[in-house]
Amino acid sequence: MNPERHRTPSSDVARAIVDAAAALLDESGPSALSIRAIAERAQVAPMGVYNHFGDKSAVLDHLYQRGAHDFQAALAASASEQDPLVALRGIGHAYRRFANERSAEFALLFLQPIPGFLPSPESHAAVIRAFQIFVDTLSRCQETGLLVNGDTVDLANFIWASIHGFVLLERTSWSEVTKQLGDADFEAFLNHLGDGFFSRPQ
Amino acid sequence: MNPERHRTPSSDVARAIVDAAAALLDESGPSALSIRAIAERAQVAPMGVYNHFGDKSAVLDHLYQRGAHDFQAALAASASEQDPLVALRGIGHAYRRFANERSAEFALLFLQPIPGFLPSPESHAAVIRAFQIFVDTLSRCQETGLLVNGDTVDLANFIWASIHGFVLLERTSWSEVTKQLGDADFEAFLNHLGDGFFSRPQ
DNA sequence: CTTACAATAGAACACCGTGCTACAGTGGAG
DNA sequence: CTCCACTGTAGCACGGTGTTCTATTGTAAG
Repeated sequence: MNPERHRTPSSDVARAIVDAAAALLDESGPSALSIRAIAERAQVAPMGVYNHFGDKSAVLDHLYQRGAHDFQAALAASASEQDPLVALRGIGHAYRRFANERSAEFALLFLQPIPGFLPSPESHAAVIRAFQIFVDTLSRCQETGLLVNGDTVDLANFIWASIHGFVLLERTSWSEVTKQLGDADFEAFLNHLGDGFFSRPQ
Repeated sequence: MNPERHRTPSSDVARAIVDAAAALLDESGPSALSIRAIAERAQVAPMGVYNHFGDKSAVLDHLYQRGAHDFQAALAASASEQDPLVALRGIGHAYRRFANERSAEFALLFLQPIPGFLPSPESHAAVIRAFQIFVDTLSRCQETGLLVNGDTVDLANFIWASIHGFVLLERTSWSEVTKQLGDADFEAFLNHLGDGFFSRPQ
C-alpha cells in the first residue's frame, strides 16, 4: 500500500480528458495541447489519456466528433420551429451560442487551428448535415415568399458567412478596435441582414 | 553610401526574413515559426535573424506592422473614390484581396493565431485607422441618403463582420461543406448585403 | 592600399518538452 | 475470493527550442 497512489473513478475520465483538451485549446492555443498538459488539467496521470484513447490525435477526434454532433443537434432543434422565419432566426442564435459556449469545438470545426488535423468523414458529415439544415430552413422561408428568391445554397452561404463573421469578431479582440459586441448588436445585425443596408424606397 | 551596392542589402535580407515568416505561418501554422525554419526559408543562417531583428518576436512585430500599414493603405486607396458607394464597394474588394493575397498578415491582424502575441500600439493604431476609414466612408454613404440611417459605427461593425465572414469561409476548407466561393459569389454577396435577404415589397 | 567594421555562417550551449511505453499496484465486478 | 482492467509512477529516446560565441569575409571609408 503506497499512500502516494490515488485511484480516481473511471466514470467520467474520458469526458474530463476531452473537456481538458477543449479548455486548453481555448485558453492557450493548439501548441498547449500536450499529453501532459491535458492529463494534468483532467486531474489524471498522462497514462490515463492512453487508457481511454489510443493516442493524442484520438482525443482531438473525439472533441471534433462531439462538437460536430452537438452543433448539428443545436441547429436541428432550432430548425424544428414551425414558423420558418422563427426557425431561421433561431438557427442564427444557436450558431452564435455554440460558438461562444463551445469555443474550442467551434474553432476545431470551422477555423482549422491545428494544421495537420483532419476530421473523420462521419464527423465531417455532421457538419455538412448542419449546413443542409440551414439550407432547408431557408428553402422553407423562400416558399413563404418572405425571403428573396434565388439559388438557396448561395443564399445560405451568404447568410451563414455573415453570421460567421459576426461571431468571429466577437471571438477575437475586436473590441480593442471598436466597441464590444453584444446580444443587442446581434439582434440588430440579424435585422439589418434581412432588410439590407441600402435604404428602402418608400 | 549607396544602399543598392551593399553586398547583400540589409533591407532585402530583412524583408526576406519577414516574408519567410509569413509564408511559414501561412503554410504550416504558428508552430512552424521557429528561428531555424524562418532562416532556412529566407536562405539565411539562423544568426541572420538576430542580425536584423533583436529576437524572434521582433520578426512577428515587423510582420504585423507591415500588414497593418499595407492593410490600412489599401483601404485608404479605395476610400479615396469620389462616389461613396463606389468607395464602399471598393473597400469590400480591398478587404477581400488583402485577406487572400496577404493571408498570413491578415491572420495575424484579425485571427490571433499566436496566443502570446501582442502587437505594438502603433501598429494596432493602423488597424483602428483602417476601421475608421470604413466608418467615414459609410458616413459619406449615409449623407447621400442611399444607405440606411442609424448609428454609423454599428453599421460599420455589421457590414465589416459580414465581409469578414465571407472572406474567412473562403480561407478555410468550407468548400468541403458546400461549393467553392469565388469572385462572382462575392459580388452577389455584396449585392445581397445592400438589398437584404427579405424580399422587397413592390 | 590599408584599415576598420559590420554582416555573415557555422557551431555549440543549455535547456526543456515531446509522444509514448514498461511495469507494478489496486479496487471493483463476478 | 479471484481476476483483470484500469490506474499512477517513472522513465525512455529523441528532437527542437531560442540564443550566444567565434572566426571569417566582403565592403566601404580614410
